[in-house]
Amino acid sequence: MKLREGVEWAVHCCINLSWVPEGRAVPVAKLAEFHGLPTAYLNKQMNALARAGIVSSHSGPRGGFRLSRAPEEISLMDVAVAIDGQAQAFLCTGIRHHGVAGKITGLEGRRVPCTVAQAFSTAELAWRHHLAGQTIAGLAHAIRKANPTAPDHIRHWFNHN
Amino acid sequence: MKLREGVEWAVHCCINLSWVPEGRAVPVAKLAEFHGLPTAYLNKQMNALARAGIVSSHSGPRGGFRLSRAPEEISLMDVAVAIDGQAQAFLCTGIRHHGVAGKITGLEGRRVPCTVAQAFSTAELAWRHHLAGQTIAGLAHAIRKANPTAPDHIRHWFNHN
DNA sequence: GTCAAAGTACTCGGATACGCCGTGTCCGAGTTCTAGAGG
DNA sequence: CCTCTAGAACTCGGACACGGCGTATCCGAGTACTTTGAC
Repeated sequence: MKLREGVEWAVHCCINLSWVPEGRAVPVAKLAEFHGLPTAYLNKQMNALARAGIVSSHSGPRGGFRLSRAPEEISLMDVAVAIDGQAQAFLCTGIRHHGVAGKITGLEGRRVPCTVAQAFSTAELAWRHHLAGQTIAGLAHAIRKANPTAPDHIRHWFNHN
Repeated sequence: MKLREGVEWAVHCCINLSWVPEGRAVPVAKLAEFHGLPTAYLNKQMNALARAGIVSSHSGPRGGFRLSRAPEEISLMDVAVAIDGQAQAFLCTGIRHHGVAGKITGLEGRRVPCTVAQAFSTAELAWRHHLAGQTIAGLAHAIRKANPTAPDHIRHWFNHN
């Protein structure tokens, strides 16, 4: 099981965006420079966030990305789905119906849910639930608590560069 | 986030193996035919299960695979790790230390754990916990409950083919 | 009839190819700011 | 001095390559059974 690398980038960028002054847009070049990431590729990830309605984008000078919702309203689940897609990790291909199994077991026409798929679905639901409970605001708060000066430094850098 | 397809195959095969008589080995060709899967590739997956100590393999006539532990002692987590690897889904690359972020935030030398990584790790731990609580025996029991005749049919087919 | 040995059939296991998707890059479309000319 | 217009700079967004890993396949190594011949 593996998440795309862009998820990490997107979360950190959302946290940074939550610290710049309200209404100010940050170009992707700044975000990329801040974390030492490839600009064009990060742009691709930010586009995905924009399509998901998490950030809003604006072209031209003084343009860039900004959060389109309050940080309290953006969960890690939202970001993960925006970047990584909403397809479930365990995809039931229905192999219990293929081959001779379909003929033997006698559930050809019946609507019996796949027990294996259910088990994995339950586990994945727990995962999604945990991520849905964590917000950008929550993470930002935890970071400020662990390193009180960091947010001001970050805000200052984004303002003067 | 995506699990390898082989995980589904492996789980179903383990359940089937739990239904054949004790001490009887099933060749991979039979398992593949039963579910309509490519034989050689399924063999690869079964090898992974063997390396993980979940099944034992035996060459030659009357050879094949059998469970090397009681079905109660095999969790879905064991199977998932055997096939999909034990690497965690969210891999923290430490981008908060790259670029200018490392110089700005001032946690260059400090040992502050990454808040983002912690959040994802917690969610993933919940996922692993759920899978670790589900065993092959448990799934087999649930399947028998939903379709009482299936196990006997499956056992019969594996015995006479 | 019994035993042994060679041959045969069967099964796993690793080495080998193919294809898709994640990763990375580039250039064009659209927008805003600026500067200069005319009134 | 004010206004309008043309140009330039900036930024996003989609179109275009590259590489790695998952998917798929094949053939050789090893094992057990069977058969055949001799004693």
